[in-house]
Amino acid sequence: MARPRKFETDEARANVLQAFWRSGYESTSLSVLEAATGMGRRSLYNAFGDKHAMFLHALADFRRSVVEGNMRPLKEPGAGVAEIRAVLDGLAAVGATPLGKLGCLICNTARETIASNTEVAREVALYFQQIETAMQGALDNAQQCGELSAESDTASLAHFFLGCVVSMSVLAKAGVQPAVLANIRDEAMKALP
Amino acid sequence: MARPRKFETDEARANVLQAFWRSGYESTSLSVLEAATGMGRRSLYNAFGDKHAMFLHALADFRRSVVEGNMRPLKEPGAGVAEIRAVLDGLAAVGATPLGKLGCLICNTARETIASNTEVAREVALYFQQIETAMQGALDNAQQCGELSAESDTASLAHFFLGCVVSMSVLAKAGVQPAVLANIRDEAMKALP
DNA sequence: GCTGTTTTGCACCGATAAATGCAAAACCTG
DNA sequence: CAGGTTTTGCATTTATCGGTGCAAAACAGC
Repeated sequence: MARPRKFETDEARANVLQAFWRSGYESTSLSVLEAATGMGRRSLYNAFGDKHAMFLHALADFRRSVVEGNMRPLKEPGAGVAEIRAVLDGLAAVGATPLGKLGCLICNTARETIASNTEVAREVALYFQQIETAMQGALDNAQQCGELSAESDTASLAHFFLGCVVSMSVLAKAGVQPAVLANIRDEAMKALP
Repeated sequence: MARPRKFETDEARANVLQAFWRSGYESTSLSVLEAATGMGRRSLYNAFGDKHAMFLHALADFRRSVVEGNMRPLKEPGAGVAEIRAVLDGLAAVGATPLGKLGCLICNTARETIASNTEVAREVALYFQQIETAMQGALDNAQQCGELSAESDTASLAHFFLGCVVSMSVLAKAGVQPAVLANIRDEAMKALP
């Protein structure tokens, strides 16, 4: 009935994500996106709308990937102190990999001019909120199981561990030695008595 | 002997810093710098060289301002746990101000393409190193005074508090509620037994 | 007031950005 | 193989970027 597409939408989205992850919104030109996807400019606009829409897709995909991937232990039934440690462990490990050295797309975006865009800001806020919520779930759980004293302020601790997640990704992107991330993980866990 | 300048160099540097702080390297065009300084483009190039040189000046000015300003308590003789707390206190407070919501120029720069430039990378690394060193100085001091147990790893703790500084600036830029920064400060201090 | 020197203002350059117009290409249905 | 429909490739448009050439402007010394 019509000319067939040369690309897979999911694969294209993944490639768009990688390109934005590598260089951010402003520094990723349409030419770069063409090269990253193997698609022509016209097909990209056809499939996504415009550059802004492509970026929003990338942000959402990245958020889902982190929340459902890296943060997964926190959502397991009975998650507690060990799972928080496991998450920080994973982040310290990934921070030493080539992909981890790109940092966190959302944290990087929060430092870009585009962050003042309403939809982008909503995506950034949603990311932080989902991580915070996941952390607090595990902390509440730990408190109920007696792993954590009843006096602990789990909301405050959730903010703190969100901060740890953020700092590890930012410092990984800045190129610090992997041991620094491990140190942050170890000292952060001392906040849980 | 010659036509007199219309601007003060120090004032111009401060305005250039503010402009880059607000939008980063790539998003700050020469037109923006003209508006921020009130100088003509030609005078900017005359005074600084090129955009890259302007940015390096801004980075160095910002670093000095933070290290000699916000981190000053750490360098006082006899600095210890109270001074670390005072620094985090100051950062939590400044994070609620309009200027603080711009985040940290160096942390913002670390995600830009320009961060791969040798001189920029050196400035970024120097910033983190100076904060880390100041933190470790206070921690070593605290250990000698008995505020901190002899088993504590002050180098590891210095990395941890560097992470706290970073996360507070990034989250401030992301627009979180001021209480989040206060929570990070409070929980982080629990790592010091 | 003239000369010499530096600063300034403005126009301009080549490069590159995001986005679009349009027609050829490539398929399925009949 | 012809008709209809979507995708693709290419050229183009408009805007902005960093940087520069050049001459007028604005002073100090004589």
